[in-house]
Amino acid sequence: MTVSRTINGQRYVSPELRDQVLASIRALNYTVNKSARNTRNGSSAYCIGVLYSNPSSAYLNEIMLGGLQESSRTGAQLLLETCTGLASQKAALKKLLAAGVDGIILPPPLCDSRLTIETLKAEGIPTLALATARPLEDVSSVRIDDYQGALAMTRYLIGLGHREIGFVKGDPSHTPSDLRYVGFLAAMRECGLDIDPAFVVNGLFTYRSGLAAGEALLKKKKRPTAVFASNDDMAAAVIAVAHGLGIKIPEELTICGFDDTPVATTIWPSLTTIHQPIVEIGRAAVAILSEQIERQQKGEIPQPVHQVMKFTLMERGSSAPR
Amino acid sequence: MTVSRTINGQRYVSPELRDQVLASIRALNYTVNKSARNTRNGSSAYCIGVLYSNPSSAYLNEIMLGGLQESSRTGAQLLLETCTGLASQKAALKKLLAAGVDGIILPPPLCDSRLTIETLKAEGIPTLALATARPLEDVSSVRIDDYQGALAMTRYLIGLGHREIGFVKGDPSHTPSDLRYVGFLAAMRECGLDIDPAFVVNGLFTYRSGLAAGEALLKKKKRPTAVFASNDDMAAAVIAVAHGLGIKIPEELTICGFDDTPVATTIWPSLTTIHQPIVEIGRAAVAILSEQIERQQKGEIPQPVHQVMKFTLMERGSSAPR
DNA sequence: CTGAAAGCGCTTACAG
DNA sequence: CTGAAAGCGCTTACAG
Repeated sequence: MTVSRTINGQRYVSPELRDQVLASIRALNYTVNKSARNTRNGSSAYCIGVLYSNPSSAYLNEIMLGGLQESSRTGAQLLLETCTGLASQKAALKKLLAAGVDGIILPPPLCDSRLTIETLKAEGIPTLALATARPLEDVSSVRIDDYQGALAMTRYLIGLGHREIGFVKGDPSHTPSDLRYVGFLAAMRECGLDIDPAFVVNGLFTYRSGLAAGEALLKKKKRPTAVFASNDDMAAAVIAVAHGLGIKIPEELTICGFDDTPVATTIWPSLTTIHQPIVEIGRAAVAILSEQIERQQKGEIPQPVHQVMKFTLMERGSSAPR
Repeated sequence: MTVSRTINGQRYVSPELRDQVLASIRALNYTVNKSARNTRNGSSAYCIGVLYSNPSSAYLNEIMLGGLQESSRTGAQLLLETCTGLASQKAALKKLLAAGVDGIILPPPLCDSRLTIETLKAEGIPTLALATARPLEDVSSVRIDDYQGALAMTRYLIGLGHREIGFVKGDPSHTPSDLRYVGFLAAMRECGLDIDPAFVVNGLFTYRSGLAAGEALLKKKKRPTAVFASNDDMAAAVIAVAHGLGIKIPEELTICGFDDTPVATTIWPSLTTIHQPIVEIGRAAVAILSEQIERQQKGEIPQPVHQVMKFTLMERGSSAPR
């Protein structure tokens, strides 16, 4: 009793007793048993699974950072499971369910996996899709507005005086790719600018695909004065190609990306890009799921939550007036 | 009772009763209260803090990945705290202690912070230093042998026929920098090769410092046929400089790094480098600390553990015979 | 200011 | 095969 009061810093413990307790705590190497404390406080420890299929992505790492910040606040356990193909996806899901996760976060591209989502729905497990461009009505999501992001970036480039703007598309199987392209088109159209079909090239979100795209855009006689790549890895590759061709950045060519992953500030010049608050997105994901799990444990039926986070245009060294 | 047996899959529950229980579980959305279970099972939930000062590093992210894998196995909570200067370092430490962490992991460069380690020792909190090149006798550590790594890489380059080998040093305030340099020197000496002082340049482990180093090495009339940079970020920068100068890699110049961070496989050509099993290092760190915490909670005095992990030389596209 | 008693949700002998 | 009882380490009224 008195020990409890001492530890929790409550009033009504005489200084003498308090010191005695503190001394004993030291002597015995005593630490509070947090499980027991939680039991009494009625907060059941729960576990949130993260099922991902893109292990090398800096994106996931930042998500985990934010998720951890939040989960250590609420006391949730985070459980990571990785998968590659469809078969391993099923296996990974089964493993998470067997481990008794109470909720699941799906980072891209699994956020758009019909199969996974249906399985989870059947199990009655609260699910949250991350960075999907096509949020489902009944599955919670946290994302930014990719369309608005691309719109803002393109307007910025036009504002700098650029007219011939190249665009590198993203992986067509990822839902945001499309939105980013459409945002680009919309901004060009609203300013009455033509789009040279040769200035729009395909990419797959990888550095490698960015190299090919960069060469397709820059090795021609007529080349754009600015290139907007759908993500940072591809933008970094375009910069590398430009370096190789002796094109000065940003003096002779403006290049910008999307996402603001670590590579954006690693390379030189640093990349003008759309900053996604990825750490905050991870934090929000865990926070939303935590609440839903608590709801569900009380017997309520949690309502899906859709949160759209704010992006920021980061103006850095890779862009300049035409 | 019967519910408990059903959930834990023990024998001696009649099929009828079992189905009834399962049905009720579904109907009521029942989930086991893990805190209560832990209480009964005697396993106190504990919490491991990670105090870091290098937020953008891919290194930390991989450490966390491994740490999470292990902690979700043992049920430990991971708590992240970041700091920048000395003042915020003290504040962050205080915050972790106030949160009641039972053990602390110190990634580089904090792994060599005398102040932090002394504070933790005074508090009697098990501590583990990550990737320090100067492990203290009485503080647990997990690391690779940087000296052997640099030795292996340099021998590999010499084996390829290179004789004029450039070296980019790392941040002198990080303890592994020195060891990597010494390993390089040792391999050169054992093969009877001279080291041109102009071929050894300073760096700070940053991409930016790698650019300067690359220019210092490659813009001269007489340049090395291979460059060994003390980490991947700097090696990537040297590759960028080479691209800019129109030097073909690996045909005209071999470049290699150290660490095998994500950038090594992002860039093109991909980087020959020393692979640190960072995820496994994170896992080992949490495992070791977990055991020490359990020991301590039983009243025993945990002995420090020092684990040296194996590195691997990853041969990729950036290196070739002279 | 202090401490005996009850109860959090679970599991593990124990007795039927 | 089933269930009543005790106890894990904590905290919160409750009575002194």
